[in-house]
Amino acid sequence: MAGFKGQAEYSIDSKGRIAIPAKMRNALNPEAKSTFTITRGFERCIFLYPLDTWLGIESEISALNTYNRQARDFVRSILMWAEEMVLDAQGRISIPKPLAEFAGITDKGLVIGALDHVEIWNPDSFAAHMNEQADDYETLAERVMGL
Amino acid sequence: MAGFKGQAEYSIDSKGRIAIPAKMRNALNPEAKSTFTITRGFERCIFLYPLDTWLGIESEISALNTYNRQARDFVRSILMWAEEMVLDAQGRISIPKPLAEFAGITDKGLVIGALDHVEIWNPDSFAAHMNEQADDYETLAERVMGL
DNA sequence: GGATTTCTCCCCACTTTTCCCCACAAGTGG
DNA sequence: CCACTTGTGGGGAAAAGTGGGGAGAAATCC
Repeated sequence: MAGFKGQAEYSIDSKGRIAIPAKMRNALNPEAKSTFTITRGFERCIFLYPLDTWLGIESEISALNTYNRQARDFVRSILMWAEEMVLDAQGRISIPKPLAEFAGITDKGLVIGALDHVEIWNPDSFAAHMNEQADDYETLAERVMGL
Repeated sequence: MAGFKGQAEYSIDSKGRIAIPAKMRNALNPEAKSTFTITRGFERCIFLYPLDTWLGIESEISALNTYNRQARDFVRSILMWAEEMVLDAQGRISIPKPLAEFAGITDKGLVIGALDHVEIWNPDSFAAHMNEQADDYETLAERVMGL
């Protein structure tokens, strides 16, 4: 099963909706029933997990030891932002206000595929984030993929 | 199975399409179903992986630990440019706009076979890249291939 | 508690892009 | 020399992205 790939800069309409690229919609497993769980991501962006993938994450989370304070805080941090959203007939989802604020998203959103999930960024934040990254692509590839 | 070889300078039409040389199309494994995954390469060029080869890369990527920030950034850097493209009836693929911009490709493309993948360069960039390379062919060979 | 306002979501309409298809010219091989 | 493949170009139907109206639910305010 091919994962999510690609990028697209789409506009957010006055109702806070953003289109999900057709290529990514088509990569959705039928079991996901056009549903994404939207939550905060790492770095200042939003994560979208297909429903079927999300269920796996939920069971990982529920396996955590809740007698550990750090685990509790982690669970709170993920779940307080999470929301199940179904694509509308035009293939869009509406971004919950708290998440839009968190990611600093107003009128433009950069949608990128990241294999098991989709990310939505404020285009400017994303450019800034990539600039902060000290190593260039070639170095990163060598380090991460090993040699 | 024979790998990709050879070079060809082809034109990009007004719709951003470029032909893949017949020799390389014939080198495609039937399993690839005439499909390439197109993504950014190292240096300023575009990589084309046959679908079957790409799936192997994708599973390597998915094995990375995404709780590590460098790994996350690497996954973003490679996948945001990636796109699955099927050859049209004329044996062409259309180059996604972001990639064309990245590689500085406008009206001409230099297509090079590189064993497990195909590369597309702006012909001028490629010439410049080869000039930057201080060592000549013989020296390079000695260093890379050992003794 | 009821009326008003706000918000959410479903639906329809318009514009742009994508991609499928056909056509032609140049090159290749028998 | 002719048939066939290969590279190049473009028209047109279908899909994708964008915007907004309006019914119903939820929240708010008197």
